[in-house]
Amino acid sequence: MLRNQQEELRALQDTIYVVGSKWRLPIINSICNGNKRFREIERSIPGITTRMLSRELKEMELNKLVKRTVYADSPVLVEYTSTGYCKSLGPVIAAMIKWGKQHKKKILEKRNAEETSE
Amino acid sequence: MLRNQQEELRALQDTIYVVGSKWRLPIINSICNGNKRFREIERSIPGITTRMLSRELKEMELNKLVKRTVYADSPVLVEYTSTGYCKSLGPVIAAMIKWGKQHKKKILEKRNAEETSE
DNA sequence: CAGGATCCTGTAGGATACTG
DNA sequence: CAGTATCCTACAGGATCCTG
Repeated sequence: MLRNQQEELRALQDTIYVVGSKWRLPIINSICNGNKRFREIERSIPGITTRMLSRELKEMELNKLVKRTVYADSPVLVEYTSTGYCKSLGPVIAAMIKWGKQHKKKILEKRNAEETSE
Repeated sequence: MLRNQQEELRALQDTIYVVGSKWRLPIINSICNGNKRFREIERSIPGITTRMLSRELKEMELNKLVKRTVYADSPVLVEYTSTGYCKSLGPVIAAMIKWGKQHKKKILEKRNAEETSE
């Protein structure tokens, strides 16, 4: 019973360890949405810098979260595609998007309530 | 269409903003599991320091993620309980626990495969 | 286009000790 | 028990410029 909770806690922390950076999940989401090129991914995530995107992609490639393919024509073409492993994070992302939307609604309602009461 | 993706990205980032720290989700999970007292929560999350737990709980109280109740007998008794808002993160946590378990299995399989091939 | 190289800063988070 | 107070630092992440 408690055994089980400890196990769940560790599973939770493992996941946090893998996806717990500011940009990791947004990048995965972007690639899962079909963005493939570096600049394309970059533009799809306002605020990210080339440095962070580069770093994240490199680490994600090592961890088999994305596949990097180079088509050595010139100009050089590079494509990042999601692996099955990456796609398996879909439910996590979906849950977070859903919560984020609810959250926003809640914030807006609260703001309205405050305005009308003042 | 793209409009929609931008909206989902923002929802995702909002959620990350709220739960994206090393301890936030483990704490929520602990409280949702019924832990109420400070030391109880602390003990349920190996590695966390009193300082971090204290800071997180304080901020979570401000954000209405937990309710803090003081029973002013002596010795003083304090209880933290989850709000509905807090509980609404259940699906996010569940998805992450599930992924973490799969992830562990994957790591173990990989390790075994490497051992047998060497 | 796809990044690498540098420089810089805040702050998340750790360690330790103390209090009512 | 339920925290607060200090001190400390590694590193995530930003800004900017550069290259093949």
